[in-house]
Amino acid sequence: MPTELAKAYSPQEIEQNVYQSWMDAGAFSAPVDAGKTPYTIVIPPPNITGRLHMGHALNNTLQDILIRWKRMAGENALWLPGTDHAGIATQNVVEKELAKEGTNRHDLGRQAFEKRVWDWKEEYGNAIIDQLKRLGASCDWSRQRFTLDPGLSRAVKQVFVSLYQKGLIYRGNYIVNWCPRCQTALSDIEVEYEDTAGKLWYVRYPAKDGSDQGIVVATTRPETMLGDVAVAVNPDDERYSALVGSTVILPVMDREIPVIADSFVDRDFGTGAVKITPAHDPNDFEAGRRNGLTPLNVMNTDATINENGAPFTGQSREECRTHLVEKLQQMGLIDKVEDHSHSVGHCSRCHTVVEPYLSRQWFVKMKDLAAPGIDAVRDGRVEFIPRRWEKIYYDWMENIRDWCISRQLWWGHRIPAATCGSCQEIAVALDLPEKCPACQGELVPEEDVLDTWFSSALWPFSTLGWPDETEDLKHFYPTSTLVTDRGIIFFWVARMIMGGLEFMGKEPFKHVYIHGTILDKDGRKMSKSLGNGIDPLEVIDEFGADAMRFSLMMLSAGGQDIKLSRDKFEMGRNFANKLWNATRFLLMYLPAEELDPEPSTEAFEDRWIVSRYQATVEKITAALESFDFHGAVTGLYEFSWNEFCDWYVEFIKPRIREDAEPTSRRAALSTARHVLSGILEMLHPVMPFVTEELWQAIPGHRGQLVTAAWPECPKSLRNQECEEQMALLQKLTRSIRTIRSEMNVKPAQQVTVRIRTEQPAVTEVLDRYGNLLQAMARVSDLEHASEMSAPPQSASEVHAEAVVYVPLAGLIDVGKERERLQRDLAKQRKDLSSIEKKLGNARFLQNAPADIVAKERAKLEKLSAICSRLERLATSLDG
RNA sequence: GGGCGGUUAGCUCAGCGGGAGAGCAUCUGCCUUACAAGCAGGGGGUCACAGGUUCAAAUCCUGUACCGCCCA
Repeated sequence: MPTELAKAYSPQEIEQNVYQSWMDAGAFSAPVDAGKTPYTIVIPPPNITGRLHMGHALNNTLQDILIRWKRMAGENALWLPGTDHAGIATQNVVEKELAKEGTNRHDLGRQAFEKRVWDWKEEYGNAIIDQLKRLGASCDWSRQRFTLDPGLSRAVKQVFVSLYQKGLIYRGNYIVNWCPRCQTALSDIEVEYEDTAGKLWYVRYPAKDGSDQGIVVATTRPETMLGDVAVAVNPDDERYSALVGSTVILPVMDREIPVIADSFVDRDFGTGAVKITPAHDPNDFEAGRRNGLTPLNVMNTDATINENGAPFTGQSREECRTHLVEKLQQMGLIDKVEDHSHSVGHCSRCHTVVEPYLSRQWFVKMKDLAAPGIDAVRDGRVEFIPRRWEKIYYDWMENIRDWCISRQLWWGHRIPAATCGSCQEIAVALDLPEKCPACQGELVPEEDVLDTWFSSALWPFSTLGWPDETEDLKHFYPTSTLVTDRGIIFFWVARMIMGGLEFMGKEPFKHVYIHGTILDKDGRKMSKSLGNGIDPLEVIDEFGADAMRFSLMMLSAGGQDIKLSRDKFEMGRNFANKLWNATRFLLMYLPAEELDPEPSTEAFEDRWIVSRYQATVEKITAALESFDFHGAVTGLYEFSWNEFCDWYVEFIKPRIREDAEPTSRRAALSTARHVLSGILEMLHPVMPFVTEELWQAIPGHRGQLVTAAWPECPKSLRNQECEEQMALLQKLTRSIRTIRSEMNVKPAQQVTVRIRTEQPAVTEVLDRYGNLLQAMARVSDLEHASEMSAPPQSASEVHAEAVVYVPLAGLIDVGKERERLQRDLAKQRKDLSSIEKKLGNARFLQNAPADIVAKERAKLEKLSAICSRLERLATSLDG
C-alpha cells in the first residue's frame, strides 16, 4: 500500500488490482456456514452473446450492493452467477458466422453445428462475465453456472418428464407465433406488437347461385384469403341472417365456402362479416374448431405461399398480397379500401413480422401452475418492490395462456421425447427406451429444443444442485432477493415462482426488486439501432466503476426510470475524489502506531461528529433494509461531504498539527479515523474499489474491507443537545461568512465580531466553543454581551437567538448593507404575516394538534423579535 | 379500449399532509498547505391545470391536458 496517495484519484490504476486481491483472498466465496443466516441472490443470467450495457450495470450494481452489505453484516451471503444459453440469439450468431464462410447449419449437420456453437461459447461466451468483474461484481465465481451445464440439463429433463407425467405438458397442432426468419415457433410473450398504419380491404365474395350480391368481408391481410374455409357473421346480426347457411365463392380460388354464424364476430368491425382462415389466424383457428372446419395451410415455413395457394405458389406474403389485390381489383371485387391502424406482431429477437402459423408444438398447461403462484404473492410470501408490480403480475397470471415451449432450433435442451414410427405412441423419459414401449416399433427422437426460458424458470434451484438434495440447496434455497427489470416479470419472474412452488414446494425468493429502465437523455430507450447507448465499459475507463455505480444509485429513486447522459457520472467521480482527498489529508497525520479504535467524545466537535455518525449508521442501514438505495447513497454523500469534510475536518485542523497538544491531538485523530473508517465501510457496497484502497491505507486496519464488519454505533453516542449547539454555531458562522462575502472582505483578512444575545444557551456556546467559530469564520476578535448596540459601520445579521455584528470600518458598503437588511426584513415579514394569519384562525387553534400550535406560537415570537431588530438596525444605518 | 408511471429551480431529479430541497448550470470572491474533480457566498420555483377533502395540500381525492411504459 502506498504511503502517499496521488493528488487526484485515478481509478484506472487501482481497480483491476483491487479486484484481483479480492479473488486471491477468496473474498466472494460463500461455502455453507450453518452458523450464519443465509442470504442468497441468483443473478439474472446474461446471454452468452451479450455485452454489458447500462441496464446490466444498474441491475448488477444493485445486487452487488445487497450482497456486499449482507456479507459485511455477517450473513452467509451468496451471489450465484451464471449465463444463459440464449437459444435463438446464440444460434443466430453462429449461423451468421457460417453464412460468411459460405455454408449453413444444414450442410454442417446437427452434431457438428452444436459443437461449433459450444466452441463459440468457449471462446466468446464469457465476455460478459469479465465485464461484470470490471463492474466490481462480487459473485462467487467458483459456482458459476450455465443453463446447458450437465447438471442444469438434468434438471430440465426431470422437470419436463415430471410435468408430462402429471399431464401438464401436451403436444398438438395449434396456431403459434411463427418467425419466418428464425424458422421457429415463439411463445406469446416473445412477440412485440407495434401499431402499424395498414389498410382494410373490403372484398366481395359472390354468392354461389348468383342470386344476389354475395357478401363483403373486411380484411387487413388479403393474402390469407387463399386459406379461407368460411365466412362468418354474428348470429344476432339481422343484416346477414338470411345468408347464414348459404354458399359463396372464394374469388380467384373459385372455391365454394359456407357462410356460418359465430358469436365471436364483432358486428361493428368492417361489414360485420369476416373471412375464416383457421390456419393463419388464432381467432379463426378457434372459430374453425368450434364449427368443424378443416384448416387449410397456404404457407411454407418461410412465409412464402405453398402449393395450396396456387397460382401464387412461391411468392412471398408481401408479393402475394400485391398480386392478389391487383387481381381482385381487375375482377371488380374490391368494394373499397380504408386506411386502418392495427397492431402487428414482430419477433422480439429479429423483428421480422410474425406469422400466425399452424404447426405441431409442445405446450405447458399453465392454469394449475399459476394458481399457487398467485397465492404466493397474495399471501405476502413473495413481495414485489415497488408494490405496484404485483398488479401487473396478477393480471398476467390470472389470464395466463398455455406456454408454447418447443423451438425449432438446434441450440438448446432437446425435448426428452420420441414418437413411435409405427403406432405414433409418444415416449417421454429421462432415458428414452430404444423401442416403442407399446409396439416395439422404431422410436423417432424429438428434434425440437425447449424455449430458453424453460431452463431459466428453474434457475434458483437448478443452480444449487436440484434435483439432488445438496447441502447448498438445503441451506441457500429459497433465495432472498431477486433484482430485475420489469421487462421480464412474465418471461422469468412469474415462471420461476411457478417452478419453485411446483418442484421445491417453496417460493424461490422473498423479495423481487424491480428497478427502472435506463433511458437516454431524451427519455428514449437505449438501443443499437438508435445508436444512443452509453457503453458502461467506456464509462468505467473514463470515470471508474465506483463513480458509475455511485451515480447510478444517486439517479435511481423509487424504481423510477433513469435518464442518463455521460456528464451524470461526474457526480460520482467528484465524490470519489473527495473521499480520496479527505483520506489522503488525514493519512498525513495518522500515526503508524495504534490509535484508540474508539472515537473520543471529550471535545465538543468530536462529540458532535460521533453523534451525527451514529444517526447516519442508523439511517443508512434502515435505507438498505427497505431497498431505498437512493436514500442510502444521498445520506452517505451528505454526511461525508457536508458534515465530515466541510465541518469536522476543518474543525480539527488546528488540533492535529504536529505541534498541537498531544492528548487532544490523539483524540481528534482517533475520532476522525473511526468516523472515516465507518464512512468507507458504509460506502463500500456502493463504491467497492476506492473504499477498499483507502480503508487498507488507514493504519490499524487488518485484512480487507470487503470482509470487514458493517459499522455499528451505539445509540448512547447520539447527543441531541450537542447537535443543537453545533447547529447554532454553524448558523452564526454562516452569518459571518455571508457578511464577509457580501462585503468583499478578502478571505485572508481577519475580522472583528460582536454578538448580542440574551440567551444563556447561546452565551454558553460562545464561551465554550467560540474558538471554533473564530477559526471557521476567520475572526480575530470575538465578544458577546446581552446588552449591546450596533457598533458603528458594521454589517449585521439577525437571528432569533442572537444578532451578529461585523464592524467593517472602511470596508462597509452602506447601500448594499441596507439592501441586505431590507431584503431580509421583507422575507421575515412575509413569514410573520402568514403565521399571524394562521394563529388568528380559531379553527386552526381548535383543530390542529397542540404541538403544532405551540410550534407556530414559538415561530411567531421568533419572527417578531427578528423583525423588530431588523427594523431598528435599518433605521440606525440611516442615522 | 384498459392499466401503470411521470409533470417541482435553466437541466436532471429528491421530497409525498404542518416553514419549497439536492446535483449540474449560472453569478460573485478565493490557487485559504487534502481536494479548482475544490472552498466560501449569492440569485433563481403561483410544486402541469381545474375542482374537492382538511384548521392546514407540492404532498390526499376527483377530473383534464401532455409525456412515457405495459396489456388487449
